[in-house]
Amino acid sequence: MTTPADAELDAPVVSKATGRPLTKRGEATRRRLLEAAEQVFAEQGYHEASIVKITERAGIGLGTFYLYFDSKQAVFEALVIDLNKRVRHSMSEAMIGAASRLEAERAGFAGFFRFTAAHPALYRVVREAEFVSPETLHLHYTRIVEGYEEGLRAAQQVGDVDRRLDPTVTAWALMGMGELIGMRFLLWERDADGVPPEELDAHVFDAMMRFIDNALAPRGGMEGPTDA
Amino acid sequence: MTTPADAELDAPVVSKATGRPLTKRGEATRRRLLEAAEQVFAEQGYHEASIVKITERAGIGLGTFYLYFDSKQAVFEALVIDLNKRVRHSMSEAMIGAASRLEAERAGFAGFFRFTAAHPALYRVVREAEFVSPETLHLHYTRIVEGYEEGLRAAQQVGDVDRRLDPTVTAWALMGMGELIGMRFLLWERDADGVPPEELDAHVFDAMMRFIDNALAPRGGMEGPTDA
Amino acid sequence: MTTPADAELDAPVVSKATGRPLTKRGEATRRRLLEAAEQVFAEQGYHEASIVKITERAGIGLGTFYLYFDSKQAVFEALVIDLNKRVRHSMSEAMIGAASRLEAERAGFAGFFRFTAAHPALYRVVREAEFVSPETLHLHYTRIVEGYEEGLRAAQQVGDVDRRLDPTVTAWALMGMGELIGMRFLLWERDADGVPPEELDAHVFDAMMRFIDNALAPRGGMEGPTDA
Amino acid sequence: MTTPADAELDAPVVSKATGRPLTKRGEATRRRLLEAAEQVFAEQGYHEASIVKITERAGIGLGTFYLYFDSKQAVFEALVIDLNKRVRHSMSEAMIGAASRLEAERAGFAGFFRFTAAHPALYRVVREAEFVSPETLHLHYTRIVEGYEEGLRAAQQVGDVDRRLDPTVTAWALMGMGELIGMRFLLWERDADGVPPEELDAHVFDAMMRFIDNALAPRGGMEGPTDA
DNA sequence: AATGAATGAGAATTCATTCAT
DNA sequence: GATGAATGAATTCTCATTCAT
Repeated sequence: MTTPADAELDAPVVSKATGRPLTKRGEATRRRLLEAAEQVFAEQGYHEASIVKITERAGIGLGTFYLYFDSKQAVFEALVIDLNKRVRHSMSEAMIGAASRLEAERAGFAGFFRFTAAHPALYRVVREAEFVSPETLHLHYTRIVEGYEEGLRAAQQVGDVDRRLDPTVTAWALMGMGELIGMRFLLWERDADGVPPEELDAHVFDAMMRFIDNALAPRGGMEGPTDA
Repeated sequence: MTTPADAELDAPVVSKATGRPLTKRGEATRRRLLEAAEQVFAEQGYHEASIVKITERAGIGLGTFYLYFDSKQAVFEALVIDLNKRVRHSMSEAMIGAASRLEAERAGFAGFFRFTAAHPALYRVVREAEFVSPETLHLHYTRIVEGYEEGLRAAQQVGDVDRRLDPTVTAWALMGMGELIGMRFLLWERDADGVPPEELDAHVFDAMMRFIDNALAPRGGMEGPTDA
Repeated sequence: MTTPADAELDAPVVSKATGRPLTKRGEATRRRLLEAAEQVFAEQGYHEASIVKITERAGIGLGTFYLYFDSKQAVFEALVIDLNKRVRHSMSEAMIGAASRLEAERAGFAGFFRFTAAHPALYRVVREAEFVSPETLHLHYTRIVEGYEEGLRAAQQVGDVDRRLDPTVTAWALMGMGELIGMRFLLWERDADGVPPEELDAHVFDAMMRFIDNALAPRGGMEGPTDA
Repeated sequence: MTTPADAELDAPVVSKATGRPLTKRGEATRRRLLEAAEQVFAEQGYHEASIVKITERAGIGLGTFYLYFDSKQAVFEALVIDLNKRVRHSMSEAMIGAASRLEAERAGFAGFFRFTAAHPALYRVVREAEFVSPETLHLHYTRIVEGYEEGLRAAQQVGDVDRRLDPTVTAWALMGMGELIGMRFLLWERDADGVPPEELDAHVFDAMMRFIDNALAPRGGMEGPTDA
């Protein structure tokens, strides 16, 4: 799972008012706003959130917000982009040093769930993008899927993954599984005291992995030469 | 896939103003409102939609709305419940007369996608429930999953499905797959002229089915006694 | 001075929400808003005025405003149109029964000044239209000028007004005179106690009329057959 | 038409920060700001204009603005004063070497229109002063009128202008005419392609001049002793 | 002298909901 | 049962002005 070039993403953020670079102080303010937005969106959702709530949380004047973002939707999008980077980072971190490609997929998934478990509300933010900024969600999913696909294709090459599977469709399928399992067993799960779990229940994780193993593993004998 | 008892769901709707039953005329008005809500929510999403838009579309006075629903959120929930029934109906219809349990799963999925393809925007409405009325979405998913689980369990009994799989986790995984595949290849897909597809691309459907078959099919010999 | 057909102007005002006619209650509310707007715009000017100030003055809920007008600019325009009707009415009233055309012009002017004197602040509203809604001001002036022109032309026919004058240019010139004289000697004038005059100072009016008489009166002998 | 003493106007501008004179560099900055303000106010009007737009246009830091002007209104006033000087200059230039006083009036008017035609938007700025800074507009008009009055009085002395006319009222009347003719035939006029005229249409100018000639010219015989 | 980040009062506008008819 | 006029809390966004650097 390789992350695509994020060249343009990492371009230095520029000031809306003046020409460009954004001073050190500006940089800090922007980050505080983004962090406040992260919390507020996560806690209250996009529509319940408001610019005032965000700036108050950031301990910053209301007007200042508009020095760094064009609109509520704009911060939201910036936030999703930011989360996307972090999720993918969490995933690739987890995959480092995996023995086999299959092993790597497994680790990648674990990374994904680890992130979701650590920031359950955040992950809700990402899904809300479907209704706030579909293009941004598209981007988010696409970037993750690209990494998956590549990994799957490589694993198929070396015979670690059933060659008859379509890497793209499979990647989306895996993604969907991860999302719903995460929603059901992380976001919705509460123990007797109403406390949410800190990580995905081991049994659930194993069960899911068995499912995935089944799905991806090369089917005995009949393949290899079979499919193009 | 059996639908659970919808007893309370099918109780006769009662008038908010007077005592109970809701006259024939009232029944009609309510239905028109629900249909209008369906269209408006589908086209504009929950937050863009407004009560006036709904009553206008229904050709009904604004105030009348509150004779049938307590709030905007209330119609939304009623709508989701309604859709839930229809999706499940579409699925069980499709499964009637399936030769094997595996065959039935396949058919059920096809039914699900058929519905999503036929009402892509509607299906978006369902997902939006996550942010408007989480409990309702919970209900929606749970009901569908229950059907799945039951089917999976039965198939495991007769050896049609790998006995080592956890039926609940598997059901949620399948559901997630269906959702994301639907989103990606039905909602987002456009041909050269920007026209959305009328049904899921056959290749994609087959690819997904191969994935599912792999995942569910009993693994040669080693199971049976193994698990449980 | 004939007023042009105001047919479309007097069409019944329609409700923005529902189809059309505007109920009796609605009609009353709209009128109260327009009157409040008149006062507020007159006292504070367009930019100092605010919708809240207007609705408060009207003793009406803020939201109600938007049931009758699309925006602040919209009331302003409606108000100018309204004032236009009233000024022209004041002018034509004054002209009724004038002996000669020249006499009529004189009376028309008197009517104009009478209105301006009675509503000095209002007349400021009209001029502010130049910066708020130029097209509306255009309309306002054009309608008044049309009346003038017609009168001048008729007076030229019967030899009451110098035939060499261009009626259009003359009408605009007269209008400009009236405006600035009104501004200087009605709006700006204050007595020792800072009280504005209730009507145009007689001397000023006479002086202006002598100027106008000079300008319009047929020049001895050399004309008549000369022109046209 | 003599310009009144502009003594206080031409006093050296002083720095707000330090003691007084304003360095050469400061002088330049101030001038750039004033020029930028001229453009921005002319293009967008007072309320649409903003300090940032002005400083950007001037290529100067936002904060710097307040080193030279106390407020938005202050620049506006400074600008109107500046324009006043230029208009009067344009007028007196035009009048140099006029044969008779009547001839001079004509030339003065031509100068006024020449200026308005050359800077139509600017002239709109002057009129907007009525709503932004009435006293400044008062000053502007008064200064121009003073010049007129003086000229008229002198012309009356030598019998070039009807002695029965009140010079003050006449001066305001002429001013009003000029304004509205300018607005109508310079600011509003567009040719087929929407291009505004570069100067007042000759026919319109002549028509207006005939009107003025009529108004000012001594009435045969009956005057002189008549009035006063 | 110059700068631009920060501020917050204030403005327009929307819309779910109520209630008198 | 049906209606639609009225409401005001709440939201987003603008911009003149200040002040630390």
